[in-house]
Amino acid sequence: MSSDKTVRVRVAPSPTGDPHVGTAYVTLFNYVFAKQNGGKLILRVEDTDQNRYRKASEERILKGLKWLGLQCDEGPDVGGSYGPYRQSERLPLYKKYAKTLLEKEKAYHCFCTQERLAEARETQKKEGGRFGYDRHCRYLDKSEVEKKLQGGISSVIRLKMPTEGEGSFIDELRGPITIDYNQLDDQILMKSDGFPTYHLANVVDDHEMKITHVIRAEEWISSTPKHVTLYEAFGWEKPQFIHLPLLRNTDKSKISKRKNPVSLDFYRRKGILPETMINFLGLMGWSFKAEEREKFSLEEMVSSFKFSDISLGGPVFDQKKLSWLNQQYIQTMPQEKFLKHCREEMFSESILKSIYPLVRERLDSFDEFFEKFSFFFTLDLKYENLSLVPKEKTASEMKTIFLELSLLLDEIDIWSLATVTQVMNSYLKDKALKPKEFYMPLRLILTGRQDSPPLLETMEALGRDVVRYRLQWVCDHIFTG
RNA sequence: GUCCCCAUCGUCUAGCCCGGCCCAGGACACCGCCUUUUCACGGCGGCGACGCGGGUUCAAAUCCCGCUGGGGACGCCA
Repeated sequence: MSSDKTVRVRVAPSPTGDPHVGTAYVTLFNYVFAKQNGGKLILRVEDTDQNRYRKASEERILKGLKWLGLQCDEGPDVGGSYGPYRQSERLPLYKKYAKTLLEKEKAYHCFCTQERLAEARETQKKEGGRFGYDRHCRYLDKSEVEKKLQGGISSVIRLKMPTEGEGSFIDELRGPITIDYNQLDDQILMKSDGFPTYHLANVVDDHEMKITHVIRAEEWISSTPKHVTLYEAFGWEKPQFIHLPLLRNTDKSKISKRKNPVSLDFYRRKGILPETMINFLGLMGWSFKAEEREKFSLEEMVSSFKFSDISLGGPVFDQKKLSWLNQQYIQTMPQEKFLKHCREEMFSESILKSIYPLVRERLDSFDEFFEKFSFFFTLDLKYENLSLVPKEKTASEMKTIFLELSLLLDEIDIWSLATVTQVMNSYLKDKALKPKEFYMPLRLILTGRQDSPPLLETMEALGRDVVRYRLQWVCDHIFTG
């Protein structure tokens, strides 16, 4: 790859939930490539979806990447000369460029309602063939468009894609990729709420931030021709495109929280060391060929990394191998580091403080501490002698209940006693569940015992990841059949 | 459904670009043995893959084509 200009790469997470292992994975490869080339890694927050936006998410993502040692050179927390680094703070820029496209007649206003589009999609689905916008508004005449705009009819701005021929680009790992334009529809660039879509914001920002290499996940391949069309519409130089394979669940589907823990917070709580996680992610699709070993550091990866050494099959994220690798790191941990980890991660101030009010009233002496409260520290509980299914319910009913609950808890933005309580109460009311057949099983699931501190406070202290993990585990292993 | 991407042990992968050194190497998991007062670690061994079919070639895991399989995309999500 030519190096006539400074390498600038970026990672662009969307603050909609957990700090995701997939984000860490893509960040790792961006980081390694940047470091190796004396380039810069930019972190850009893609918060253009008002519905999915979660306030607490950005901070958790930043914290997660920092935990892994993937420090960015520019970003919302560290600043930089190409800011702001949150797309929600760059709205005027997107408006300006959308206007440019309108003026160049590369884009147009579309007044179609979401209902009409949904109907059209439905029809297309029945008839088979491709799904896509029928370009109804593309051929509206100017006076009509003007009239509708004056009338304040809600509209979006769409990109005029070529209607025939094919679009292609070079993927640095796969070679040329060509897609027929009849497969691509006129992408929405500006939504009716005035926010840009990914496609516009992404291209504008990559250009403005002088990004040289777009290193992102494979799921973006099919929309890359749209991005290329945008670059060309603006007359901008295109970056190089590199699409990384997608991390997979055991069943080979794209990794997802329903089938696999994906939160960095979860793995941290589980006691996976950051260097283990980095090493493990580095093993996904890449291998350390300099020497024949699987254990290597971030620095070692930086020094011998080559994109051409990436294999393109989608790697399954295997918990067992992760654990084994972690063991390798623990075995060789210097005493100092070991103690530090116990102090700061296992018995951290924050965990101890959160359980203090719950345990202090229930302790005759400190030697009972682990016997009574181990569930605050262990991840996997034993349910052998507990009956989790009350008499009046079946296992599959319980499964439905707790899966639904898990989903609701997942929606909580800021995890606190108040928010958890609110979700729990409204769910109980919604489903008209008797507290007896709901709270006791939940208590058993979350603590592994019948005597525990108050449930809601316990949930708050356990944290979202642990609660969700236990619910999921029980649904998968006990509420079966 | 349409398009795109991918294809070596159950899993992560080496080998593939530049065909022969590969009846395919390593690691996880699993099984057995050894070590050991226990458990773990460790050591040794076992199980286990080039998806299928056609070409090209003296020779194919490696190159070409087709099929099959898996995945992704097709949103006023990213």
